This record gives sequence, structure tokens and C-alpha cells, in this order.
Amino acid sequence: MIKETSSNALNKAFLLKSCRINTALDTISGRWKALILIHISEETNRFSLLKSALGGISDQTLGKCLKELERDGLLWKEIIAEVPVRVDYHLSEKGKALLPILVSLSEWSDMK
Amino acid sequence: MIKETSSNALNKAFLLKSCRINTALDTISGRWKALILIHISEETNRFSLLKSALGGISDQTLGKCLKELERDGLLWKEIIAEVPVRVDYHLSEKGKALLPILVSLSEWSDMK
DNA sequence: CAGAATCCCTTGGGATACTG
DNA sequence: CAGTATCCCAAGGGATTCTG
Repeated sequence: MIKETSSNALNKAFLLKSCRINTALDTISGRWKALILIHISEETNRFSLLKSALGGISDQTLGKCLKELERDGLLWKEIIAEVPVRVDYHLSEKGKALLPILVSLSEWSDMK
Repeated sequence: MIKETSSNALNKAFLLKSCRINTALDTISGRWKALILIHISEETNRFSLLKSALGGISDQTLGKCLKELERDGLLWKEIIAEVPVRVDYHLSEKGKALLPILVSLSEWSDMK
């Protein structure tokens, strides 16, 4: 198919694409992030609910994951001024757009 | 410890699905594996070619990645008894099936 | 309740050197 | 050419403790 003797445009396009793939994988890889996104999409969207739903994650790690997912634009925080304070997490459009891809991945992982 | 006041079927399905997603992510995450798969799909399928195409990977890490990808059924080795010995790597059906998902991921990572 | 601070351990991946 | 063997370091993630 594509030859490599000449570093053609297609090859470069693939290199570029692979870069983006790594960016994407960095964003969602790790032991918890995909699970967190799925739970939030299911309305399990508060710190303590997430913690018990995920089963085994530490406060530390959950906090860090949420912060990174927020920084990467996959979710946003809604801070509700009750007493005690309450925080709801919601998926952004980008976060929602990732869900079907996660479903594809889970289906793919069933392949023999 | 499974509890949740109403542990409904949907929740369990999602937990199961998220497990598979983590399996899938474990298989392809890391700094190199997705890139390796893409290069092999482009006929860059020998050890030394991969090494120079990837730019910066160590022998050690390339060897380990290839071994794990083979163990996970994404590729297979064709050993050609020339002198010096030659090895071609090829994607399995499962490996090929992953490519469109990687493309989706790279497109997704372009989202604002 | 929703986190932050600190400490520690495991693991991915690089550097270097060597083999069939 | 196609790897393997050792060694080492940075980063992810857990445990514990503390705060607004």
C-alpha cells in the first residue's frame, strides 16, 4: 500500500494522526477516567457517589482525575451553595462525544 | 461489595462495560502501542523500520510492546529464515478492527 | 461533603551493554 | 538484523491525615 522510500504526504498524515491518538489516549487512559466519565453520564455525578460507585478509588486519585478531566474539557463542575456544599459534575459536549467511542472500544475488546 | 439501594440492570451493564473498556485501554494505552499498530498497518512492519519510524523508542521498549501486542492478539510474527534472520509483523483481524476506532479517537481529540 | 497535603510504592519506559 | 539483560528514573495511584 503506502511505500516508505519517499516520505510522502500520506505517511506524514498518519504520523500526525498518531500524535492525536496519543493525545486522546493520554486524556482518557489510566485506571479510572473512562469509568468516571461513564458514571457521570449515568447521573452518578457527585464526589461521594462516584467514590462508592467506582469501588476502591482513593479521595486523592478521584480528585486528581476529576480535575484533569475538567482541565481537558470533558466535564464541568456545578457548585451548589447548600449546607453542606454540594458539587455536581456534568459531561461537556466533548465528554458526551467520547461515549460512543468508549462503547466501540468495549465491543472491540470482546473480539476473539 | 455490591450494594446501591437499587442495583438496577442498567447500572450493572455499565459496570460490566466499563470493565471491558479498561481492558481495552490497558491493551492499547502507553506511549507507543497505538503508533506501533498504525505503522504496522502501513507496512512498516520490521523491527528496525519501526524503530526509526517511531523516532525515539528504545530497543527494550519496542521489543516489550511488540511482545505484549502479540500476546494480546493484535498482531503476529512472521519469521523469515534468511541470513540475517528477518521478522515481519502483521496485524491480526482484531488488530485491524481497532484501526477505525483509533481514527475516531484522533478525530475526537480535535474537538474543541 | 468535597476535597488538599504528604508520603510511599509500583510500573512504564529510557540507557547501556550483550547475544544468536 | 532482531532482539535480551540490567539498571535506573519519573509518574500514576494508594494510604493517611487535615481543612473549609
